[in-house]
Amino acid sequence: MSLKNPYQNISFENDCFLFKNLNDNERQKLLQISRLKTLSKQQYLAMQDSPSDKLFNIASGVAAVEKVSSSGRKQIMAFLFPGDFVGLSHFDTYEYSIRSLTDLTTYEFKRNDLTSLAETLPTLKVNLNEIYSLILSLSLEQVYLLGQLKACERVCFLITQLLKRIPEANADKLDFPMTRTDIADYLGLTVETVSRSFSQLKRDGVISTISPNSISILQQETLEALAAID
Amino acid sequence: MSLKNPYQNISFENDCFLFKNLNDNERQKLLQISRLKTLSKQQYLAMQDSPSDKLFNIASGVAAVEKVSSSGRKQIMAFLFPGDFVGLSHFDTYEYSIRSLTDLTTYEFKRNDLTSLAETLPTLKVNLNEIYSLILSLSLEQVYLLGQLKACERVCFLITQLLKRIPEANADKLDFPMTRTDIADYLGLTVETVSRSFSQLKRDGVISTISPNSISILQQETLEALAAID
DNA sequence: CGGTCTGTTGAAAACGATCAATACGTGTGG
DNA sequence: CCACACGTATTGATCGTTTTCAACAGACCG
Repeated sequence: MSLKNPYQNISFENDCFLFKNLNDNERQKLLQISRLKTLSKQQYLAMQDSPSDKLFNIASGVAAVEKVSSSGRKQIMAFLFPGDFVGLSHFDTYEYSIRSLTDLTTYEFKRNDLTSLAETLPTLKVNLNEIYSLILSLSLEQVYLLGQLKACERVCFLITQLLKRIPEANADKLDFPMTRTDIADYLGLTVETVSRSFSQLKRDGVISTISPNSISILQQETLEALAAID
Repeated sequence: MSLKNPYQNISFENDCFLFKNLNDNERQKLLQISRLKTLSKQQYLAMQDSPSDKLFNIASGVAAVEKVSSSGRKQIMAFLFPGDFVGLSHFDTYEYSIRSLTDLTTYEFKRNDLTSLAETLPTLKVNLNEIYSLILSLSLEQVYLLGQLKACERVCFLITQLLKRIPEANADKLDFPMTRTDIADYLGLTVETVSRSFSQLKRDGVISTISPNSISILQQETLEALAAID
């Protein structure tokens, strides 16, 4: 009963919010109403405006929560990493699409199943509330990021975020699971500005590039100072 | 048991999320653990980093949820209007300050009182969850606003928001309860840019000004097209 | 080998920020 | 009642950043 997560070296259910503090019996029940789903990259788990009957808990890989407006502008609201939970909402259609950026495995729950089970498992209910609180807190960080930080600072913020959230990332080697376009759509910038920010950070000796999608962090303190949001 | 809200013409408890679908008995219980608090303008209901032991439900007036970073930059995360609930969080200190922009009355709850009561009143629990969902949804709108809209569009978005949320506002007369600085801190702009956006909207005949803090909306469709976020 | 996708770089333009000056409204005291 | 000061809003000129448009480079794939 301890599925090894291919994306990290720890047993998944022990390390993610949804399963937190559940005993073996409770975990069993939760797993029973879930379905392990596998997707290749660039596929949609959920589509904006379609019925929001399912919720997902990322097991491995990275996904993006995104919104495309009628004017064609796209904003990525969040990146999702292993352990992240998504789909909580009281609306009957998804407000945002969820797209896999890498190959992805995820636990899928039917909304009704999960809410019913939460009624009988108080700890699960607590977990769901904490997840809500956490998501809100992250989205308010995003508000500050977009309202106050300059282009280069935003890129630094993303790098520190990835460093924390991608299991096998470290200062010596950080692989970006998303394209420059995705980064731009997340940070409210253009691809060119993102690219220029990377170049500037390289020029300043804060990072160095192994390949376009893989960097080393040379001055972590500088990076974190630039990314500071409090 | 129907307090008249000085800021609007409806009985408050009938029209706000926290009290929704509660019967008279349940309302009584909720009111019993609440304290009606009155503040003059520019006072703090809650301070960033202080213990987050209280929650508030705005009865009348307008407030701002704001964050000041160590670098001195200020971001207003949200404006709060009558009926709005604030303070939900699983952190033990407030992540943001709450400041009254006008004279304000608010129901104050001790966190423990409210969570205990919610255990015995399922409807209240549902309401709290819906409030969470709503706040998250608004904060994601804010992410899109800051990530994708131009200065003038942001101002239009704020105007349509105020039109919806301020009870006595209408297209003929909309009074701004906040200063240009507050607007700028909310929209991630400077005072000057906000002011120029207003001037431009005036020049284009979309709005006209009664006084600096009071406008008429002449072309609501144009305004809403500019503010469109979906 | 050529095509496509992704990322980088350059030059020009647009946008918003900054700095500085001016107007306006309100309240106070002469 | 007027003069003045203070806080707030507007406007202008200039500067800096980001966007836009365009060219090019590298990786991957048929």
